[in-house]
Amino acid sequence: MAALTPVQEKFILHWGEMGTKWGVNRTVAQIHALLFLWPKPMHAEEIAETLSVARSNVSTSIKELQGWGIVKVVHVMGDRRDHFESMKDVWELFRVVLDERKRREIDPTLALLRECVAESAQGKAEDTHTRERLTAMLDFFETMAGWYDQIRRMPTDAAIKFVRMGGRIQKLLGLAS
Amino acid sequence: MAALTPVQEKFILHWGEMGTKWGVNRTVAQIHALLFLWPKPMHAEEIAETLSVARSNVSTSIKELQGWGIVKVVHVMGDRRDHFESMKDVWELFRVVLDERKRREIDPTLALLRECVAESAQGKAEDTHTRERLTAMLDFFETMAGWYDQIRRMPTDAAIKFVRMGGRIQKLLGLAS
DNA sequence: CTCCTATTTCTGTCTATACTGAAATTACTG
DNA sequence: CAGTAATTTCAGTATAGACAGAAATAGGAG
Repeated sequence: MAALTPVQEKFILHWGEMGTKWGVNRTVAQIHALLFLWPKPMHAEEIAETLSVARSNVSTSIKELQGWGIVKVVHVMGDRRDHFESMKDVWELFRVVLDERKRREIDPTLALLRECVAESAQGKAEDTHTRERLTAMLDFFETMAGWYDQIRRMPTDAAIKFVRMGGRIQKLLGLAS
Repeated sequence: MAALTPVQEKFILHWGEMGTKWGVNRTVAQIHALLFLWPKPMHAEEIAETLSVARSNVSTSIKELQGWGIVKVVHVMGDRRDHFESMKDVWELFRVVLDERKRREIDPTLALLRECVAESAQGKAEDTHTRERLTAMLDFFETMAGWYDQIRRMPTDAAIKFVRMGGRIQKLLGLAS
């Protein structure tokens, strides 16, 4: 039941590998790839069979994907089982993932860097070098975070236009070196 | 020998955790953090002692960091041992890492998506839905890769100005929704 | 050429995480 | 309010990756 075409399998396996390289569990990434490709919502049993993983593993992974906000439960009339579907819009998908990674990883790093710089400043003149380094790092993260927040606020279509325009903006603004 | 200040330790430990969340070995990330903070090049023995890891582990991790292109060997007069130092400029650092991740992960994904879309097209009208999804994904990756390549070509200071300008560009270009 | 130091490679061990299957829970249906 | 289907939790197992220590290699210096 629900056998994969060679192309589907190829993509799902690759997506799983990509996941591991970016700190995402392989099965989680595979399930996401499957739901992304699949034309209609799937229930847990179906996912488990299609990917040959344990039913319980699917349960855990789905929760993870829901935690990231990229998979939602839907219900099918006359079927008591939960069905799951992935967010369809690729741009929206990556935006959600980036938001979440910023919230979970970048924001705490910013907080820590601020603490470190502050504590380092109290330590008198000792360790000026460390303070300089941490300040440079903090400055980088603050700039990038601020930039992302601004892009983030754009409606999707504006963001897409913005990206498609790419480096041409450079010339427009006379930023060339 | 070479004891860490509390601030240094805090940053190094955090950087290690960050590494794991982004698919980088904890020790590799810690060594990088150490070299980033340290005012002068360190030899392997010194690194091993400071972080309390095995000498061999340092050797492997340093090779990894060299593979990423963010750590270089330098030599100190009258000392036969290799000394290592991290790239200093934070902007340059992230640029190098992004370049490498693009080369290792994004470009192969692009290639695979192109293959999948092509193969899927041969399969006649069957599986139109999968083809649509893969095409949307490919389009996203191509757009982002193209965008990155353009930013990538800017000299660092232009890129920084560009990022610092951030969303204001939106208004300048009248992209507001 | 030999000794010595530095570095890398290799193999086995350990640990964190992923995963499974069973049991427990939840929530529907007749 | 049983009885059943679906889902989650849990506890044990398996596995991949990280790591240490030993052995091998490389590469001077005398």
